[in-house]
Amino acid sequence: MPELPEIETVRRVVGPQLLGRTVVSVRAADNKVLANTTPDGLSGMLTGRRFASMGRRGKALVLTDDLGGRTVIRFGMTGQLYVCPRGTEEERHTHEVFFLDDGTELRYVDPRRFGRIWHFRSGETDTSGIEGLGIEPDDPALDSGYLEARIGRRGTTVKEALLDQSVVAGIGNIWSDEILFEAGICPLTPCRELTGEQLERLVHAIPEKIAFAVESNAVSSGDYLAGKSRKYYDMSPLKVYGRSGEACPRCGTAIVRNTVGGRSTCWCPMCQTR
DNA sequence: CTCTCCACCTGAGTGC
DNA sequence: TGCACTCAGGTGGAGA
Repeated sequence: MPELPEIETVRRVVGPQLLGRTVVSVRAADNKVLANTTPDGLSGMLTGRRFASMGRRGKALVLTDDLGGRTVIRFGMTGQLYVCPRGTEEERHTHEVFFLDDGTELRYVDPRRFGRIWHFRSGETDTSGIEGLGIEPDDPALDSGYLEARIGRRGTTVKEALLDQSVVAGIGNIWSDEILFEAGICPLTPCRELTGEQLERLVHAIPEKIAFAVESNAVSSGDYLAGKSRKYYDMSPLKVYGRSGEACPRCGTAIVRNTVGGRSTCWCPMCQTR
């Protein structure tokens, strides 16, 4: 379920708890969560290793260890990664546990098991888990020319283009709706009908809303990051997502909801035009 | 190649 | 209380 802001928050909060820590042992499950390795393989690769860095690419976390091995984690809809003291009561669907040298544990929990974990040895050039991703929302290369080139001839809706990870990486269903509201664009608009001005508004709304999401989420998800909550979101910063029937914060018109590209989509029929 | 559908999973919420 | 049903923040493969 997490979009880029939640993953970035995990990186900022869990990263410092993990860096410099050495893995004492691993308890891994054999249940499809591991994408390219086995429980024994993962354990063998990480036991004795010290975590050296935690990066993020789109919605994926990339953990690097002291030998240059990489662990890539993609969270799907319900993945959770957190550090807790050893012996903390374990919740259901805890699939991977990394016991650390300071008496804490790094746990991966994922009820729906849509998430995946990859492990690559140092030097392996396989980029599974992050291949094909487009630029980051805060990349200076994100301008109207880039968007025009990547989506300008598509007949699909702008909503679907925002969800396409090969265009801009990290935008999910919630923040695509919020970005489109900010930009004043109807989610049903075919990409090829977007005006230069609309593309320009997207170029500004994408990094602005994602940065806002990172900041607002960073202060609201403490329980989630401690494994105490499944609620990723404080809904209050959201202007249209999940608010069908409520008044548009800008003009008061009732927010509408429909399925676009197979995903639940909310927008203001007055403020967001084609 | 594009587009729609659907499978992958479990849990929470709703209505009867 | 229980049961049936719908929906959920992601991804990728099948088939039209």
